Amino acid sequence: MGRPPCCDKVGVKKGPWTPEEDIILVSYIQEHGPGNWRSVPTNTGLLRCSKSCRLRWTNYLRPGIKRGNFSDHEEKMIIHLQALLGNRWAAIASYLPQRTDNDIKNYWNTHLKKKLKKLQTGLDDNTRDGFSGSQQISKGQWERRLQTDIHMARQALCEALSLENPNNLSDLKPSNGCYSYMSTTQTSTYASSTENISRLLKGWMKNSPKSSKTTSSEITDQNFSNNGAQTSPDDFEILLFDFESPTPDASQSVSPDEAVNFSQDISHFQDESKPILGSEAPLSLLEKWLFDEGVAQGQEEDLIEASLGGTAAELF
DNA sequence: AAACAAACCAACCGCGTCAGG
DNA sequence: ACCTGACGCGGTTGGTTTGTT
Repeated sequence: MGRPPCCDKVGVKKGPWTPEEDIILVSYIQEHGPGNWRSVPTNTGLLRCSKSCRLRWTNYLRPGIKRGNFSDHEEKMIIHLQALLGNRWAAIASYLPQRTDNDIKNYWNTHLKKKLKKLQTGLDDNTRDGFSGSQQISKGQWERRLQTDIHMARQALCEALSLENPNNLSDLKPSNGCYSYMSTTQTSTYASSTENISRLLKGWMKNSPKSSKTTSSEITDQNFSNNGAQTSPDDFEILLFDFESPTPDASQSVSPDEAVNFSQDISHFQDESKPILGSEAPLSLLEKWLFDEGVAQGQEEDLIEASLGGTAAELF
């Protein structure tokens, strides 16, 4: 007995979203807030299934999304977090609030994998003549990562259990992809952000000579391109992101949820956390790369602090 | 200029989890 | 305790764009 589809296949539209659909969805969410996706198609008249609506919103329409080029910092952050967390894209995305898990996943699969493969190839060339060296590195890496994970988990549990700062955890991490829209501090921002989207969409509708055929990604492009419309990406970010911080706080620690995950990672260390390309040795090269470049940028130290829970100093 | 290949990314699918009845 | 529905996540697909021959 298979699981029934989330919606009737009959009459459900698939494929790229049109600007009109985006507008409908955005205006609905503006009014009712994200959530209760099941009712969205019914209430909006969209011929989409609830999943599709949610995905469209979380991956594309929601305010606070940064699209396009990943910065060097983001790239390193992803690599490091992937090494720590494995392919848990949602968890990784929670450290990069401006990026969606889908975006990060795509970027990993299309760019970073190759990059790391290259790095590994380089490493293989360097270590071709001796196995014992890499074995030593491997053991050291493993122990260090294990200690790091244990420390992070412990730290997170301590923070979770100490009720000194009850707001901390929810502030640190967008809860389950909900991005704290409903939090007291961000309600107004959410509303105005959605208004911005609506405004941009309306602007596009006005300017576009061929609205019916244009894909929704073109919307963004046209609205965001300097020649096409009123708003540049930066402008858009200014409009939308008055709440956001550029990077996760260096003092950020993990949530209890993450702590549990880390504990699990410890017990399933070899297979669960899926270290880069299945071996420890590339990580050392990778870390070297990350750390070396980090020296040049203070930000990278934040990254290391953030992802290693500030234990790097102890460990080295 | 055309054909083909590679890269990219939005969207879909199916499974796992969890809350409510 | 069990069942069901809703949601979230990760893997995968397929259409589009870009680059190469």
